[in-house]
Order: sequence, then C-alpha cells, then structure tokens
Amino acid sequence: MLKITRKVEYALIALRHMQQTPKSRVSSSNEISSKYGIPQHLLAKILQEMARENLIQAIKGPAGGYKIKADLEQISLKDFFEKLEGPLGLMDCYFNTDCLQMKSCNILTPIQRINQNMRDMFSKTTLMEITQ
Amino acid sequence: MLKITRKVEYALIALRHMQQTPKSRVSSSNEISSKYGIPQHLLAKILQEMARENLIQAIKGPAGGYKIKADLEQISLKDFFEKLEGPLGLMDCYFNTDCLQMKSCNILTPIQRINQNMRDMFSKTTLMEITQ
DNA sequence: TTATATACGATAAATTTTGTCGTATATATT
DNA sequence: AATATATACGACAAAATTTATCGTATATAA
Repeated sequence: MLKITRKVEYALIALRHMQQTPKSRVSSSNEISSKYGIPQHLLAKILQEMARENLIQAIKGPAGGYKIKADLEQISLKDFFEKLEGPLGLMDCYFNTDCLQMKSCNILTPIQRINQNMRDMFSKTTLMEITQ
Repeated sequence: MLKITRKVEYALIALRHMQQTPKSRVSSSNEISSKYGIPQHLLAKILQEMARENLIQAIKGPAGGYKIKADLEQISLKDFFEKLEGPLGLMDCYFNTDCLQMKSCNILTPIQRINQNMRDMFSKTTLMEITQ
C-alpha cells in the first residue's frame, strides 16, 4: 500500500544517472541497466516512455542513448508520477465517478481532503530535488 | 500506485459508521456490509483484526457486534495504516535493508526524504478527522 | 554493409490484493 | 438445554496489478 512502482523507481534512477553524466555524453539503456541491475528490456521501455513524454531526448543508432531534455526544476514529482502512471489518488473515485457505492460511501469527503494533501505534497517537490 | 487498499477503505467506512451510531448500540458486520455493499466475510475479518488491535471492541453472541474502543483523536492515520498494513513507506528499502542493489542505488537518500514527508503528513491527521 | 541502439506491441510470469469457504466458539433468547 | 446469531480464524481461490520477457522493426554511425 502507498508504494511507488518499480517503473517509477527505475525512471528516477535513470534520470539521476543522466543528471550526473556530462551533458556532452549520452547514456544508453544498456549502460544504465547493467550499472544498477535493472532488467534491460524493461528499462528500455521506460526510457522510451520518458522520451515520448519529452522528459528525455533519444539519440538512435550506435553510440546512441538518452539525455535529459526537460527542465527538471519545472517538473513536480506529482507531474512526473502522472506522466508515467496516470492520475494520482489514494482511491480511484478521486477521478473515476463510476463507483457503484458512491451514494452510500461515507468517507468520500474526508478521503478527498487527505488526497489533496498528498497531491500538494508531491506538487511541492521538483524532480530536480530528487535527481540532483 | 500510491493507493490505499480496499481493506483500509472498508476499515475506515466501518469505523465511521460506528462513530455515527449511538454509543449504546453495537454494529454487526452484517449490518455494515449490507449497508455499504462490502463482502461480508471480508469485512468480518477486517473487523476482527481491528478488534485485535484494540481499535474496536467485539461483543459476541446474538445481538452482538462491534463498538469503538480506542480514542480516535489519539491515533494518527499513519498508525492506523501501519496497524492494518504494516510499515508505511514508498519503497521497501525504507525498512528492509536486504535489497541487493542497495550499494549501487542512487536515489535512496532523496526517496527517504520524500518518504519522511509522507509519513509526517499521515502522522498529522488523526482517525477522528476522517470519521467524525 | 554491419553492428549497435532505440521503438513498440504482444505475451508471460510473479506478486499482491481481494474475496470465499469451512469450522469452531461464544452467548442471548426461548 | 436447545437454538439461532454473531464473532474468530485459518486455508484456499480468484482477480487484478505489477514486473519481466520476446520478437520484430527502424534508425544511424562506422
């Protein structure tokens, strides 16, 4: 409960790795996966997704790889999580209004308050703070 | 990702239900499960666990049920979550030190900072605030 | 032309969550 | 004392989600 996924974990590790390599160099999925013990194909897909989201830039071909593209100071952890995992909420009913128990549910309002607290918390932290 | 479980959700619903019934009355698992559309056996087990944790008191026999036992103002959401789901952390390595990648992991420190923020947040909210 | 790296959909394995079942025990009511 | 109702609890099964693998296509530097 209340765990981040390995997907997000691997994405953060990769991001920090890129952040720590000179701007002139690129990092390949192979380089990162072997250094941190991450399944290569899995990491590759995650990097591709981050590239689609314009967080990183892909360079194809031999000696290719990825480098950071976005300004990590401008992206909150909440935005990052939502780019990779979709809407961020303690319960699905925060976004999805098709819960059959909606009418009888007696904790909807309080939970949404907590939910908002959590979202605020992750909104206040930037990706840069994690990866620098 | 970052969701509470149905187990916790059901526990909160039950707790609020009891909070809203007169102190002289008890609430049976059957009463609560039918009112909110919760699988009865599942709810029963959750109520039993809450009773073991001294959050509620069980009264056996016909016309039995449960009533609130603990002072909900004194119990944080973090404590509540940990009573039902065990240690609260974004990643297992917050508690578990047997991760093989521990040495090479480059996000351990930043994640633990965020982790602490999350725990603080749930420590500041009491069960009463959810159920009242 | 070749070797290396990204792109991406399909599928499988593993794990976690969610729900069910059977049986035992306690107790108020009759 | 018998009965009906409710809690107690372990074992097991189903479902959902997460994690990982595979195959094939495409781009490009050397």
